[in-house]
Amino acid sequence: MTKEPKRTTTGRGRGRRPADEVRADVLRTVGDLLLTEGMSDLTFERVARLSGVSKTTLYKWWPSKGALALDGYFHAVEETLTFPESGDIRVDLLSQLRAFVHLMTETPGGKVLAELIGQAQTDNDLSVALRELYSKERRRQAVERLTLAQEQGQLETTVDTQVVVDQLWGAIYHRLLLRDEPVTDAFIVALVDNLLTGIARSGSAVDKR
Amino acid sequence: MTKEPKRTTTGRGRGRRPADEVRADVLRTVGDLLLTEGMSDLTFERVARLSGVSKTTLYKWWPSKGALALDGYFHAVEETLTFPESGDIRVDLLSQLRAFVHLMTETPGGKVLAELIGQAQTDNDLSVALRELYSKERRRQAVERLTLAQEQGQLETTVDTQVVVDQLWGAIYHRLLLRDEPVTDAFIVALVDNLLTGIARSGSAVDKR
DNA sequence: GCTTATATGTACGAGGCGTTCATTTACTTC
DNA sequence: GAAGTAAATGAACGCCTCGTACATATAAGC
Repeated sequence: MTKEPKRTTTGRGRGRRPADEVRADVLRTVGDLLLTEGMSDLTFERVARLSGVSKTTLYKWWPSKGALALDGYFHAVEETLTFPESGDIRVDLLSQLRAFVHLMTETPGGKVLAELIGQAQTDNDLSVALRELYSKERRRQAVERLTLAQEQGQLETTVDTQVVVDQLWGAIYHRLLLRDEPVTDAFIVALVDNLLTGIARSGSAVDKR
Repeated sequence: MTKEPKRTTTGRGRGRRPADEVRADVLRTVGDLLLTEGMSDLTFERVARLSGVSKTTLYKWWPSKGALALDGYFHAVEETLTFPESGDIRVDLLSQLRAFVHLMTETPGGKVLAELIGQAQTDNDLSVALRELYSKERRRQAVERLTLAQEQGQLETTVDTQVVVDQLWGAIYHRLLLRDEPVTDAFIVALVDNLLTGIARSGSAVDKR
């Protein structure tokens, strides 16, 4: 009986613990907190208490609340929005936009993402991380699909596909974040059709292209 | 020498003060703080110290940080974005969108507004107030102008003008809030032209309307 | 085994939150 | 002008969060 580890299997004590075990405990706690309480109740102090991981360790690996939240979010939310390729760009856009809206409005992760974007307005580190880990890839996929449609002769080749992304997804974000109008299915359809066929009256002086 | 007011002209003491004087002191302080430090450094405690108004009074009139910030913002920022009516909807949209982008990117108020929208994601009172005091009127003006264009035969009458608003302003907000692509003048022009003339290749199967 | 990296408990000062309370003063009414 | 009411004040409170510091205990790597 020289010295035994003072830690039982469950109870915690002092001393190093396996890194992945610690990390898993933290991310699970952060994910739970985000989905149940939301961003505003996420604090280092609470995460430390609920996860059993010490504040010292938290601050070591996650320098800011944003970093912590983002990590927890991606751990909690299954992100599988791969773009369909039916051959018809209109069909695929509708399908993808509907899936996106579903994710944002019908799953708890949607609110969290909105809160993350919100926090990013006052947390530059979070803004950068969000862009790198989330926006960039999403945008890349959309642009890729739109470019394919151009190559297949379905879209005008002169059109900047980046702008198209903003006019579809950005419009949805607008309603989600400002919340002054509801995001209905009719809205989604109108988004796509307005953009595909244009809104200027045929033969009008406005229609210059 | 019965009793004199213990307050000199500048120095503060206990007791009631003129309501507008108090209100002015607060709004000036909040506006300054927002424009110089930003939303994250705006606290009741600091506003009380800097304005000379007691915390008790602040909490009485402004129930939340969001209410305080919004009030201060509208006091500090001159909001004059009346829609032009040149007779050409394309010209007027470009003009108005450019003015909006200028406001958001070239004036200090732009960042503050983004931060307010951000805060609104975790502060429902602020969300409601922002919608009532800001978004609604902006959207109303845009819809009004677009409806006029419909009546003048420049836009298809079947188009939902609300959706158009999201596809123009929403697209800009998207880039401003996510910051993954810059908001250039070419972007603004592309926004308008994509939407007016459509992006589907003429004669393509996609173009169903 | 020895060394190093890491997690732990504990404590700290600073600061914000949101509220209470008695006191002082401006406004209103008669 | 006097009395009564509404409002602003200072001060203090308990609670929470932040971010950091320190000494100690343990897992990994060599």
